[in-house]
Amino acid sequence: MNFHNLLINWYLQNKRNLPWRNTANPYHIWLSEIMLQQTRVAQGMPYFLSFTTAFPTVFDLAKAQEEQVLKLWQGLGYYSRARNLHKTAQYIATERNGIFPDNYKDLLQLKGVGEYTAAAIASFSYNEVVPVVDGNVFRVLSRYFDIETDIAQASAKKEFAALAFELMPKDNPAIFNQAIMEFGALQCVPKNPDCTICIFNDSCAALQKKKVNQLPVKSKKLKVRNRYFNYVMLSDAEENTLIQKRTTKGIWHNLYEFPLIETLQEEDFEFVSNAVQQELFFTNPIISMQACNEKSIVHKLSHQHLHIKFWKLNVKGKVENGISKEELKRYPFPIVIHNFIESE
DNA sequence: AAATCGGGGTC
DNA sequence: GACCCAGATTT
Repeated sequence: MNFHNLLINWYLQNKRNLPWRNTANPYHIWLSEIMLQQTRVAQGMPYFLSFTTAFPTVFDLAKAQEEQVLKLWQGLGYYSRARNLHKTAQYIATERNGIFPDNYKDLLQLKGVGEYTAAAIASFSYNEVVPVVDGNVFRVLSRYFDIETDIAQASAKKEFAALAFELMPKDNPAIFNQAIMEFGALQCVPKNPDCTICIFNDSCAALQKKKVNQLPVKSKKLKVRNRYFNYVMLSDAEENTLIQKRTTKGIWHNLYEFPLIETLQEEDFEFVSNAVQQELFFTNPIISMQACNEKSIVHKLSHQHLHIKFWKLNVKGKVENGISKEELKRYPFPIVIHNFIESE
């Protein structure tokens, strides 16, 4: 049997039952694909369900406030996806009468939709013959054909797309795209795949050459930067506190946080206490300050390690523009701050 | 081409 | 600790 027939037969016997696989609705397909970018199926699943419940159609999503969208996205990461999702929903709803583009080229114009996502929607919703190239596809094809191309290079995507296109059955691109990704996710996994039970174990080039664990080749190694955050949680007699929206470029754009003192290294009570008075300009007189966590919480992002301390600042009077503990729960926060609030 | 953007799972 | 996940966008 040829490659695609073997692969598709395997898929039909091993596929997971995922909610976005029981539909060709481009709204649902689009939503799932944005959520699954660099995100595991298990992590994205509850978010897909809550979004489709909260926003049954693209019009419902378009009507929502960005803050509500970010709140539902809270914890999923890469928040530009949520902001782009919302903008694109508004564009589809108002400029296109709710109708999604129906081909790869036009889908590619949407904010947040790149080559992978355009191919996924075009094939799953409209049966366009266009291959998806994601991390799974790189891995499966680089191993099966023993391709040592560095997948971090921009040109690699074209090379693998051309190969995948040749392998696709032109009368059913959707199932092939689903199958190759599922095969990568379940069988041809990154580390120590069980090749003894693989349907391709008599034809996989990497297996024959004992190179399975060396492929795919990926060069980039990212540098991690350390940052030191001191979050100051104001609290008046009624336990009202103050939060602000992050409008700076960089991480967590448009999410909320407590007033922040960022330092070049981990600082002690004395330093932070002085910085609070000199930098934050709170109008209420300070009664006391204490550290909420003795040791910094190390929150690891892909390219930053955040060393976070929370400081509680009790003040006299009533905090202007303060919000209650109940109101706090309605705002979108980075998950590390959300977890802190929940633990208080 | 390289850096940036999250959070969590796995070995 | 290193690497990866149904990648896209900015620099």
